[in-house]
Amino acid sequence: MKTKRTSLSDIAKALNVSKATVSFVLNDKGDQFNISKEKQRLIKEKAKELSYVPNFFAKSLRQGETKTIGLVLPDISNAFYAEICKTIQEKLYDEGYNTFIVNTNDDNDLEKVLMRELIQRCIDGMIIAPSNEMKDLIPILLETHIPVVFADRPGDNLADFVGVNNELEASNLLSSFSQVPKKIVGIVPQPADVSTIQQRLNGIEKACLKANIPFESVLLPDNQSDVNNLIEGQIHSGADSFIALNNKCTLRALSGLRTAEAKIPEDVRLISFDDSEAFQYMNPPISALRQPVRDIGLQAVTRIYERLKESKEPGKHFHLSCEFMARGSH
Amino acid sequence: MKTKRTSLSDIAKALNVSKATVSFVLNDKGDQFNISKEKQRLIKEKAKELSYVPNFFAKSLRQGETKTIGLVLPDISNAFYAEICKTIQEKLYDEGYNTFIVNTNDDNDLEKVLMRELIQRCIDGMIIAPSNEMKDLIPILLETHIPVVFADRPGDNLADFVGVNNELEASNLLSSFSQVPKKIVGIVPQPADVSTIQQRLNGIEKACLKANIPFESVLLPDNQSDVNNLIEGQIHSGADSFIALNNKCTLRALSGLRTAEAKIPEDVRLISFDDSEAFQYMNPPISALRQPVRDIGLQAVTRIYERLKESKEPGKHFHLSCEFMARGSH
DNA sequence: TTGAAAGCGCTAACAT
DNA sequence: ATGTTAGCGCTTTCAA
Repeated sequence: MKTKRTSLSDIAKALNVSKATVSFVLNDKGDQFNISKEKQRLIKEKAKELSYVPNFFAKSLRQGETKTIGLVLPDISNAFYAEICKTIQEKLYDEGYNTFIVNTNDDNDLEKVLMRELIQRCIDGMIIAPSNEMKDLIPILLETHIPVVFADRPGDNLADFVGVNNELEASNLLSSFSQVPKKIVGIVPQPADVSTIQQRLNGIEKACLKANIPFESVLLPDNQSDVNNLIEGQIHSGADSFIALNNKCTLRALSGLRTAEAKIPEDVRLISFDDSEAFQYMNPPISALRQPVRDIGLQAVTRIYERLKESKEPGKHFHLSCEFMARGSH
Repeated sequence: MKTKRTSLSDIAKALNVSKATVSFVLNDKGDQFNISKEKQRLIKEKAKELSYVPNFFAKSLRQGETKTIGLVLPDISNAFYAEICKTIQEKLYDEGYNTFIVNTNDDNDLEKVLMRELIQRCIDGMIIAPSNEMKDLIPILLETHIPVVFADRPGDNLADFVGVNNELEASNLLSSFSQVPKKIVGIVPQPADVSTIQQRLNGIEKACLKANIPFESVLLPDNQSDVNNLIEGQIHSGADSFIALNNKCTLRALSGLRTAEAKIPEDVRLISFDDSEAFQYMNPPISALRQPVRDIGLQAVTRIYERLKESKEPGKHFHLSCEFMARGSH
């Protein structure tokens, strides 16, 4: 911002025409307003010469819309969210919208701050995969009249949601094991108080209760040798079936299983909730429940677009289904 | 944007004070301007009551700065860039800046469009990992007077750069193999005409020439069975040392090596340029050259901050060094 | 201690 | 066929 950038009126002055004329021409409304071809040419030329770049903020301020959607994600370095992020950004771009991405690290306070900042930036709508404390967010969202779509993690019941039925999908996993489990261990990532994780746990627990299978859930330790000990202990206590509750646990669980020298899938079995590109290359390749990542992103955009353009009422829940990738570990 | 949001003047009117007073108070300059405590309280209360959210665009327009840095990345779903992205966003946030992230998919045209859009949004500065055709970008950047820092992939020599000396690091890889290579194969990802990849190739090629080791580079096919065939062919033609030129090739190369039933590291060896969390869990664990991802992001932010605050001249190149993660495949 | 007013860059209704 | 002007929401100088 050293040398002030050229503005509409700079061009107008240089050419002795009005700002309006320049604005019309540069927005391709020259013909519509019957500006002479010659003048149009001149204006466009001058704009290039002065390397004019329109000020989007001024335009938005005037027009009251920003053509920008805010995207609130817990962790962009997690492959799952990175993929969602990419899909959403691409799709929105095709629809003529920009995406403003923020990363909350599953930190509730930060999330609130960042959401406020998005609203300050006058976003037209918001797609969000919220951290746990939804109640805190609701007032923020109600204050503004911005359409919001929740993705991956549901928000309020009255709000839109696109994602997976975590409880159902998790409970279905029991029947995916190649042998009837003697004891199931759920390996829980940190932070564990995230709604999706809790729902998955619920699903497994209920299904185990029904099938009369012992179930235990364990928090994944930070230290890998603790993981190894923990898994070895579980095996000794009769566990033969492991479910990693998201893609952050899976490889570390596998590593623990290997250290315990358990034969997979003969002695023990492992299923991952969440797929990852690396899983097919592991030894054995890891069987995983694949979430429809792209579809979640696409559907979220479709929905926000409906809300934006057709002013539809919120409250619709879209549940997409997962696909079990049967490989070598189940 | 249905019900218009409350503005400064709404509060001013409701309280029969001027916009200026409200502005002062809400920006915590109440004391500075000797606004009475009582009035301050009243104003803050009313602001909350009307759920006032300041309009950032209006503010920026007035003040001429946006406290926003544009971040241009080739592929946010690539773990390497995702990590850089996260680091940069966090660090910038700590410095009081927001980050506007765009994803180019290594598409030159899209990259130009997106950069223009960032400039329209009056970003204060830009950090960019550019696609190949830098010459096209230079004019865009010169037109605006925005500080730009290149990260990961160098831009112009006159511009700032933070990243790795790809040629040097790649050439050093030769001596990392546990046995003197008989023939080295470089496995090249697509798109291959990216500067970093070319520099890595150059480094290996020169080092091979010097050490009198045969070298061949092959483009990674889309189809995995083609990869397998290709690798099998290379092994038959005497290749015993493979270098995957970025994290996108490594697992697929390993898979090919396994299919060929080559013993690693006894018969053939594999080194990956770029590390990945999954590599330590592979069988054998993959030896990789780890780029200082976080440091690249951190340094890029430090530099843009210097440019912004201390108006330093561009043209500085920061080369950070890599770390060889010796695991089981070299 | 507070208010009035100008102006950031742009668009669009209204004049001419 | 083109110019004038008001105003989007905010900050900040100057005046009272």
